[in-house]
Amino acid sequence: MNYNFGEIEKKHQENWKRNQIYKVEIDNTKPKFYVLDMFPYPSGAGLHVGHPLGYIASDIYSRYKRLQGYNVLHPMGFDAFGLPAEQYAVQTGQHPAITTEINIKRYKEQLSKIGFSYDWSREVRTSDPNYFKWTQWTFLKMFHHWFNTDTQKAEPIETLIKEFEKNGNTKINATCSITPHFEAAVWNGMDEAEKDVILMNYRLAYRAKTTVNWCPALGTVLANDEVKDGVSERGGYPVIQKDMMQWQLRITAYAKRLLTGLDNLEWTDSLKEMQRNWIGRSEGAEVYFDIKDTDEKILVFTTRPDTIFGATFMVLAPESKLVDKLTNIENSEEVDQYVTYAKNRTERERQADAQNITGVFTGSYAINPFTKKEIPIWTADYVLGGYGTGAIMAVPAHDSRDYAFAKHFNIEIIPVVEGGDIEKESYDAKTGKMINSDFLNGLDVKDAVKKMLKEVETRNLGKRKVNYRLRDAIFSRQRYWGEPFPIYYKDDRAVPLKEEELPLTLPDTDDYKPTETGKPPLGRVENWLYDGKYKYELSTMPGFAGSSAYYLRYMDPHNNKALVSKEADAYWQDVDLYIGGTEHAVGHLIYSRFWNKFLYDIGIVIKDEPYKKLVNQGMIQGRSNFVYRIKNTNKFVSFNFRNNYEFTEIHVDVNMVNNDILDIETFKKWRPEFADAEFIFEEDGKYHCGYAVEKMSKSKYNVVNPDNIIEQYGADTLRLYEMFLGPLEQSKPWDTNGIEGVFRFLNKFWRLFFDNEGNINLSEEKANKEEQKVIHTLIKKVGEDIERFSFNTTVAAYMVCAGDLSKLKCNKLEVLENFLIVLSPFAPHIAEELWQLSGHKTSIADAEFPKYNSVFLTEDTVKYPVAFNGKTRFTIEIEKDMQKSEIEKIILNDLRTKQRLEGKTVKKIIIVQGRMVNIVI
RNA sequence: GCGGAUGUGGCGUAAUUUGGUAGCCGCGCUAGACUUAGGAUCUAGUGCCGAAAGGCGUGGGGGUUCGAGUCCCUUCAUCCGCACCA
Repeated sequence: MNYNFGEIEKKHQENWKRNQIYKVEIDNTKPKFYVLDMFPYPSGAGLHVGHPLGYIASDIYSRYKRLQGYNVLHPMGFDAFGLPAEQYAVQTGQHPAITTEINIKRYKEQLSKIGFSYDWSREVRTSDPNYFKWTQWTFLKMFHHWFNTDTQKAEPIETLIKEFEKNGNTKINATCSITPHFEAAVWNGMDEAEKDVILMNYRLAYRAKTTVNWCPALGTVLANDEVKDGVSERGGYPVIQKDMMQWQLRITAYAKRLLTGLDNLEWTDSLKEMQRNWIGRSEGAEVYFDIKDTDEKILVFTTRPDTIFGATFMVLAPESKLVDKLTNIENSEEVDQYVTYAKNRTERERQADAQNITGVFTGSYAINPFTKKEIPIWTADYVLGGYGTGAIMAVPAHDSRDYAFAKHFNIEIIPVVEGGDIEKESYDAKTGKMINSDFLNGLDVKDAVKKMLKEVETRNLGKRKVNYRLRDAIFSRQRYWGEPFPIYYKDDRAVPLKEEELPLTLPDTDDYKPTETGKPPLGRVENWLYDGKYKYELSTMPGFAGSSAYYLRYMDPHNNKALVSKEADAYWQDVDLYIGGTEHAVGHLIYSRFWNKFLYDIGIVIKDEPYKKLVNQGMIQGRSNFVYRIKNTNKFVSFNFRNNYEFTEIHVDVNMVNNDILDIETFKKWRPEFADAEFIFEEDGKYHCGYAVEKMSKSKYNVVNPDNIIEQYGADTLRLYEMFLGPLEQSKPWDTNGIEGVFRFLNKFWRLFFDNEGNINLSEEKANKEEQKVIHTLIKKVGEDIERFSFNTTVAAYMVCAGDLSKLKCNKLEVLENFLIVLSPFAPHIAEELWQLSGHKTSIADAEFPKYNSVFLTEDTVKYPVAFNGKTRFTIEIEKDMQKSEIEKIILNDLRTKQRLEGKTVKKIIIVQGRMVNIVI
């Protein structure tokens, strides 16, 4: 019987499905293990060979854990809301729900062929009303909660109202938008609408006017993590800054916890570092600067309070509300022009133009609180409206940006720390002795900072402050294909739906474009009203809404009374292993942690952090092939001769190239213009292509579809080969040529079970010492390698073992059974087939991972490498227990040693027992 | 500029625990066997130089050590992330 992978794989995939082999339930007799993949957005293009890499790795780990006796939760679902489906709908008029359904079907087909151990009964889709009901529900919970900065915890809005009734907002320490102080009497005198406005400043989900990343081409607002290099991450369209009324999530309230929570996670350092940078904690002080001739003050944030004596001017961000107030009549035209100019610049222009120094003097002066000198107030776009207070005290001597600005506009530069040469450049380092700074003179920077902080507070000029770069998350998207907000408007007041009224589903429409007046697509829908009267919120939620708590829903996916039951949450708790791409390092992974912390605060989940261990799989790159057309001809020159000509490099489809040799006939048929192409071949008469490692993409003709690989070699070969390619975390190119190696291995493995006539042929005989050694070496290696996610070396170990066993002509059941079990996480189909052919009635998934016995691994003799001055020259086999002195004798008496030592004296002999020998001459 | 990672045969890579035989495994290549045929299968060889003896060899330079891919210093290259963050 031959290894008929097609038949075997189909059969077992059907069996597993029919017998619900991978369905899991809460089982208190077993320890739980939760393995999660980042669920995919089902795009129209389907899967290419790079997508399943992480899924295969997590599947191996899941199967391994199950063999070890864990109750493994390993679910899959779809991040089904999203922009591409909507853009496709705009073009074709097809409802996104329909195209999404089609794409999901295709994805599931492709995934099912790879033989994953998913419990599909737990599938979730973010676009399913039964799912997004709980997304909306959590949003409402956030709406009804505020963040108590003292307790670092979300609390119900009712506690806040009680406090306002009693004390106003003077005593409470809450994370909120800027709100003036008021006493209880003022609060109690407000009407409902006024109270609403105040409460909005405190809610964790709130609506406010803010400067947003507006992408005109997409017709929507984007979050910071959706903007890369000043253009939209999806599509690469320009993004500008715009003031808009938007729903937001007060994620900044959790900045501290999001930062400290990282410490105990088993994530890579680089990923944690990315999150730390994104949160961007910095310690310093907020200091007020008086302004000459008015009562206004400018509040600045600085990490270098020690340098205040060197502050010779101030800069306001162009967006700052103070700009208007502080601009003199004679400067107003120039300032207005500048502010308009700055506002209309795209993020990209601003970033690209960073060296180009611009700014305008407002005409006003601030008073340096320590030198009492008047210093000019400028506005310039190197100061960002969104960070700190949107205003800075500029210390040109010790900040390179301020320095460049001062030089450009000829502003005074006063050094206050010794060390640099301010004629040439600013001295930014935080070391040195203070000068020109009155009571700070002579102190080290560190001490000066401390002293100044104290001084600022005693003089009542400001206070210590920890500042975060993290912004509140903008939660509105002006799109159709997302979760509707459970909000309607009554006299312009946002009113939340009641929990019982959820889910609020999307109304139908046949036009998915924004309206002519710039309203979101939902604005087109007539009669979409609450209670027949009130308008709903027209924007929808962003992509990260649905993906923030999906891992929780898998624990209890069909529960229609709760996001997750207490019982399910208590059992499954958190994700033990999360595998996904690094592209979600700051987006999804930070929103999801925030979302989870909020649910923790309100008692829905028992774990403060959702993802205990996280592994980022590397990208599978494409391996492109090229042909070289000689300029102005239809003649193609082979790779090694190309430099004799002027040529154009042209991508060719990798599917018509084998080991870099071009299939001429297929190439000629590929495109009409190549039909009568001519070629300059190499000596071997073949056309050799060039190659390059690039991103896998259609336009580069280097996309490889897993379906084709499975068709040709089977899923087990695909799984093994993806792992064999290299370390999981590393990016590496896909090269189909190498796949033959693992395919040969599986065939060789198969033959271990059969005789020459193709009949199953297994021996009941007990294994001998050598056979035991071979299989136990494998058992040990596989366990250790899987634990440390070194799947590439595991595959190598399988190959070595199969080679050894076939040399030993070992067909003993005792040995091969163990091999089957340890191979089954990687190649479940062939393992299941041979498991059953060897007489088992139950699935190999229910087997037990064998334990290795170290007795079989120890040897009686050791092959000692004998080195001369550190260079190994020969090896010699010596009994393991032999004493050093005897080893020395044997080595020195060896002929090869004598040859080497001729005429030389031995200075020293180093013998490490059981390891090696080094002779120094 | 800051932060992180990575540099080993023609290619993908291995060398875990503790510094102890560098190149496991696979692709490719070479030769052979079988075959009507080979883009099938099997066997052997394959880091580089050299006929061999031997020498050299983990991006470069330096150091520690009996011994360094592994530790230290320095330098270069590539990739990723962040980037007027006060």
